[in-house]
Amino acid sequence: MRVTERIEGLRLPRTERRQQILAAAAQAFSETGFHGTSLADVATRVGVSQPGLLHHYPNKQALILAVLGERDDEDSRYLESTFRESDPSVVDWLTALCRRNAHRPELVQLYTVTAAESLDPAHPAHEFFQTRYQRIRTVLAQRIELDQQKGRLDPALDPGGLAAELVALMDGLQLQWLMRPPVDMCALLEQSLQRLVPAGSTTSGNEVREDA
Amino acid sequence: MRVTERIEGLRLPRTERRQQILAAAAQAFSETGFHGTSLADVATRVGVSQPGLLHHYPNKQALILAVLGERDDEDSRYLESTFRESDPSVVDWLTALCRRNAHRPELVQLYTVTAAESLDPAHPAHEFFQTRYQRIRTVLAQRIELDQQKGRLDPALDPGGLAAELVALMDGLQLQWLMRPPVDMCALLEQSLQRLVPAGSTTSGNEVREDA
DNA sequence: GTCTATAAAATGATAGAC
DNA sequence: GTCTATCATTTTATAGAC
Repeated sequence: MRVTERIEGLRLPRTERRQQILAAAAQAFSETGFHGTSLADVATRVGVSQPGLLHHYPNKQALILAVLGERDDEDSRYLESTFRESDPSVVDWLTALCRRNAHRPELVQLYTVTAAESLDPAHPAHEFFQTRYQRIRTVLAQRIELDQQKGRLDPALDPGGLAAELVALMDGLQLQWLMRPPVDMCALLEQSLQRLVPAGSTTSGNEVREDA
Repeated sequence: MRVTERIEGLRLPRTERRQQILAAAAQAFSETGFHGTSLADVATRVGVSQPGLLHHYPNKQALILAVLGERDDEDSRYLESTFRESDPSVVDWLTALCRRNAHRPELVQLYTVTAAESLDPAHPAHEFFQTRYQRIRTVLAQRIELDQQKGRLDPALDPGGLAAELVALMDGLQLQWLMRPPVDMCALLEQSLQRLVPAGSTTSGNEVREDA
């Protein structure tokens, strides 16, 4: 019986090994953050030596930036695809996003922990998160404005302010959802979102499908 | 001209030195978190040797727990005093809390960074934050219920859920407030809170005074 | 592409003098 | 209460063999 074992020194194709490394690093960084994670820690998870790891990513900073960048790309692709197939309201869209996140605790924790750490200007992901939050707020504010024009959201609300507020709410709920006992992140978000919908308006009929 | 200089080896009373250490440690931990902060780092800020630091707190874990505990006590005293002197509505109370926090970016960052880090079960403050969040939600839920009985808050809202939601909102706004460019944390919170107040109800007339 | 060996620095903590 | 000296580890990173 042949078994695929983790053999020391096994030579793997470049891209495959790099994928392994990104996965292991995402795990490690999500648990202990940038400072709390050692390269040896990541290397062990992959089943490779520490210099073997550094062959693929020249240093720790490059590694975490690669992890964050890759997850970001993945998310961007997802968001783009949901936009293309239908025209979800902000409520439906954020609801879908939350449900998706509810299946990815490791990813959520990676962002929660790293975003907080990155407040330090010397943190390798400092600029990454500053840019990321600006971008997210801008995109969300635009979607809010569109919804207001379509009567799906109260037009009295300030789009920019509401965007920041909704991002804040999701971030904060994620933190409490990751704790023991966990709060019901998605239920709470949806309740909050419902309060923003004008009395007459019902859901858009364009709910975003879940494709976990 | 006599100048109070930082003299090496200067002997200070126990409590005074310990206060210095807690202040320096709070600064350091807020900037770089638990893992990213070294004892030598803290010791230098205090102007003491690293073993000198360890004389007052036996290890790094004891140090961060002391920092968090002290700040918590300070906050508890503040909250208690605002309760005693008046009977603020939840809206007024959270508004006051936010304005107070707006004057304490370092304290806010300490909690933002450490709470996220503490998601790791091996983190020294893991239990601390689990307990803290449960406690905060419970207290807030009780205040919400009281406000509902007094007609200050929509009675249709679920107190427990709203408590978690408001804590999440404040946490998330704090994170974005600590970033560049900062969001206007208090303005956004107050807008959000206003949407919870029944149409007829005005402010309680018991606004919490600011005593920065 | 992966390893062993190793360097160079940082870190948490202890022992003992003053 | 504070320091110097010191230790044992850990950590990031490099050099060079296979």
